[in-house]
Amino acid sequence: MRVAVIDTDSGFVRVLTNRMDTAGWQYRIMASAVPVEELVAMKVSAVLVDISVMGKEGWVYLEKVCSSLPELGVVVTMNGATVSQRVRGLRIGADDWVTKPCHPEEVLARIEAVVRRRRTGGGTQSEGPVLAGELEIRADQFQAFVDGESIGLTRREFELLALLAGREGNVLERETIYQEVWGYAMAHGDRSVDVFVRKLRHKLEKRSPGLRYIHTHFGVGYRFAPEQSSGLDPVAEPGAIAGEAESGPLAATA
Amino acid sequence: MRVAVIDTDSGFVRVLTNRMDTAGWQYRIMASAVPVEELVAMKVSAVLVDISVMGKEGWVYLEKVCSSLPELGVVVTMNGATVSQRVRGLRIGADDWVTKPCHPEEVLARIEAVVRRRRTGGGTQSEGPVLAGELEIRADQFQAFVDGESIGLTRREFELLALLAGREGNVLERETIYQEVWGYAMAHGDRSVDVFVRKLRHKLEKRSPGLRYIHTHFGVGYRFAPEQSSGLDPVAEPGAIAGEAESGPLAATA
DNA sequence: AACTCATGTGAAAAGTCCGTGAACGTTCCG
DNA sequence: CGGAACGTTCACGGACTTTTCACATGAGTT
Repeated sequence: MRVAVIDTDSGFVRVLTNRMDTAGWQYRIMASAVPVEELVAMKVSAVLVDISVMGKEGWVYLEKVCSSLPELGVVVTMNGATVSQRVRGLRIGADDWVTKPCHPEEVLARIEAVVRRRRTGGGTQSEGPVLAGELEIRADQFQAFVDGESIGLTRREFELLALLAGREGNVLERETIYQEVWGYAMAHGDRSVDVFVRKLRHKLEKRSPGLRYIHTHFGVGYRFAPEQSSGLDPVAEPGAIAGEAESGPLAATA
Repeated sequence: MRVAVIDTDSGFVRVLTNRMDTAGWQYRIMASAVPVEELVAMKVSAVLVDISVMGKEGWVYLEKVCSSLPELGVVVTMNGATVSQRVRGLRIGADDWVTKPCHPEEVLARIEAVVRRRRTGGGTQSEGPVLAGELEIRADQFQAFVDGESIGLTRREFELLALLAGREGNVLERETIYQEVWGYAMAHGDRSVDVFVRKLRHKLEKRSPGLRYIHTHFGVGYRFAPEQSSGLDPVAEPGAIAGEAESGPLAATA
């Protein structure tokens, strides 16, 4: 469990860190607002923030964090918050709100609850290698194989492939992909997803020619599905990119 | 939003239902523990339970619900709960705990937060495909299918079709359509909607001849409704506002 | 019937999106 | 310090989509 704490109340922080040490958590204490990117870099699964340390900016900051890191657990604390303040915070996107003074044990339990819920939802990761076309995707190795040989994916390439393959047949929008793989909201105009798709296609094609795995949906995003790359017709296939008349909707079981 | 409430405190329940009515939620009130299967049958996304109505059995029930329905949001209430009780509840698997007395608005906000969190994670189970005539409209693919084959819509074509089909049977004015699909007000004299309707009709007719989906209402706008394209007029318009534009067999393309 | 205006139609112009190669910055290692 | 591996950003050209326009057709009106 990794947590970021933004608070200036030294007494509270001392008691809290005590508890967290006992529980074996990793944490980092900060006295003021932290840029979103830094939260990402810390790889925390939750942030505990006393919104009063930032004054009025607190609400803006809260909103920004919640919208750009929807996967992050956000627990707000505040001295003597009113009902309407609490409601506002929760509506903005906070996952929980604890009014000070409060017992540190309860704070830990609430953070746990928030993170647990997150994990339950996203935990669609079944075990065992995923097979698709000639590919074998092994989550335990962060690598994909063809004929038992690694195709040399980097970490991000692998995560992108794993995401796409895990939603085989579905069209994923760039924003969604970025959110899932990079962990935070995509900046407008960012082309990283396109670039990585290209790298992936290149490596896939090199080791597994004859199959096309990643298909572009113009104006929307990408879809993973192993298909014969019509060897006869490298150019044709009318309306291929946008419309691809192909095997119908797969039952989206998810 | 669908919620199950298990509570015997009539005063609290009255105020709460008031609020939920205002918010347009669907709910069901119960005075005692409900079997897990019944919660499933109700298709609720969250349950608000006063654990004290069941006495000591409450903890057992709470644990059972949390472990067998991990996707369900669970918010516990209780009169004057101690810290250790709250911690226990949260550790068992409850998503949130509100100690009475409390403000109903905050309860709603907390339920919202719990459900929102759940949805963000695993919410792939959204709406199924929309069916109309021979068409299957899939929002997850940004595409429509006939006989399981994509009909090759572009993004805007798809959004126009989705809007019209979602309001099946209703006549939509051009301004309304433009506002919904394009996202901003239509400039005077803009013919984009007409052009896209034409493109849609063309693609629909190509893949699903025998049915007419989009009908013109002269001087008003368009209406979506799958109808036999034979000479028959199954829906005799009461001639009042506008007549059907009975465009005969489309000008031959071949 | 003749006129007027709304809508259908086809294609060209304008705009947007995406594939691609390469430069740049960062981190990690020797 | 230098180099390698990786991720990010940029610019360009082509592919595809959307808008615009001119004209044809058909509906409602006088």
